[in-house]
Amino acid sequence: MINALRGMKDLTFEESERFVHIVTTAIGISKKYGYSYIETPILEETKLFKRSVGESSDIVGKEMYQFMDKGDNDVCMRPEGTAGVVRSFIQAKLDRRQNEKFKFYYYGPMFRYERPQKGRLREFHQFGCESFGEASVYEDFTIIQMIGDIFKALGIGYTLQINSLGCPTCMPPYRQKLIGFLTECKEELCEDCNRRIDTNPIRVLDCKNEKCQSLLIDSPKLLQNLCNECDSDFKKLKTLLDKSNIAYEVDSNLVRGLDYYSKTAFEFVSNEIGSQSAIAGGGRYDKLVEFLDGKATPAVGFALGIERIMELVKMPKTEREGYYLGVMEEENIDALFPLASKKRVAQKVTVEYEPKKLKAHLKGADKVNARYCAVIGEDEMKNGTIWIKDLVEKEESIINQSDF
RNA sequence: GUAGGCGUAGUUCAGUUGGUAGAGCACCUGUUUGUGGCACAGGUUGUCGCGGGUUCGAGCCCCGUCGCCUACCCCA
Repeated sequence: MINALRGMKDLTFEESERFVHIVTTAIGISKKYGYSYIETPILEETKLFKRSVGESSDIVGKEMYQFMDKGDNDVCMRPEGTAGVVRSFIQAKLDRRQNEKFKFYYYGPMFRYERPQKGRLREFHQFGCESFGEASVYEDFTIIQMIGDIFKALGIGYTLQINSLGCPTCMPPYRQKLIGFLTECKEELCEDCNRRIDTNPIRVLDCKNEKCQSLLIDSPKLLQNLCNECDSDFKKLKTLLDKSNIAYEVDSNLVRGLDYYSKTAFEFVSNEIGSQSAIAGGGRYDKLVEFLDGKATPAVGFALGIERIMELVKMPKTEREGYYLGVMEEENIDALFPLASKKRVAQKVTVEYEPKKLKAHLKGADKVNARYCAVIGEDEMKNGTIWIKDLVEKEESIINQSDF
């Protein structure tokens, strides 16, 4: 027997229905916010992710499905969605159309070569949005509001955490300050953090080691070192969230795993799904378009993890629907097909090809969750009629086949 | 990559100091020759993950291996 690869899952029955429900709900709401669909390839040049996500990140460092194709190109299965969308945005020269705004939504599979666990797969699915050309913090707010709308429509509870990561004006000086602080208490920090001081010092902030966290209490805080613009944008964001009654927590240690974020960073978290608790994450990435050789274009975006959300979504239980058609004598089967196609114009129809006793047909109708069981037996065939039973109301009738 | 837990019927699981494997659910048949869900009666279902070792004898003990799950790391 051949099984699916490690960390890759098949979805069927009510699971696949929940999956589709989440996607269609998210699509419906993002369309109301002015987003249109973008489809980009799953396979991209490896360079794209190295430059956008960042070589220091674990995603690029050790989690990529990377290989050489038959034409000797260094390619990679996308580990996240933003890089491809930005690449496409630049390739279509939309970056030259300054003053225009572009809003795209996407969904599809992402791949990371990690050890699977609860809420973490090697192939997983994200729904995401990217908004280009809007530098205003109002857009950051609007995107957060939109995610709130999506979760509300899905009936999901969450905690919203926000932070500001600063910009090229205020981040580098802060980074130096932090490195200085960390170097002083280097001896007491954990092994990982010592490595991080060189590779990605900001990541030390969200180290889970308790000793590191206790040392960090006295560390310089980015929120106290923001430049005027970043500081006023962050204050504005908080005011906007307050005014629209969106609850949030400021988490000064919230660091996004991808290098391209600046200013607003946010994460939606659930405490009901195990240790991988982020159900959506995003933020502003004003420098990424430029960094991938486009004309400077401000942008904000987010992605939500569909599999993680699936555990939180409850579907209404499916009601009986449509018709089940069967015959009791072998020679009458052909009579069912014209009736079936007529009904299928508006209804779900299941046709049983084996002749069966009435009892077996009723059971069959139960099994496919049909509302009506319609059977042609000896008498019905003779009279040109069909026997129908409403399985919910338990009422039965015999009508002419021409009236079916 | 590291650590822990688990692999027995389609499924969920039980299996005593080592003595040739069991239950619920599901499925099929019947009670009812044209009336479903409910009830009752009967029935089908196994490479005990795989390979080796110990033993008269292994689902059980030992070694190896593969797979799944959870956690670390990291992230959606």
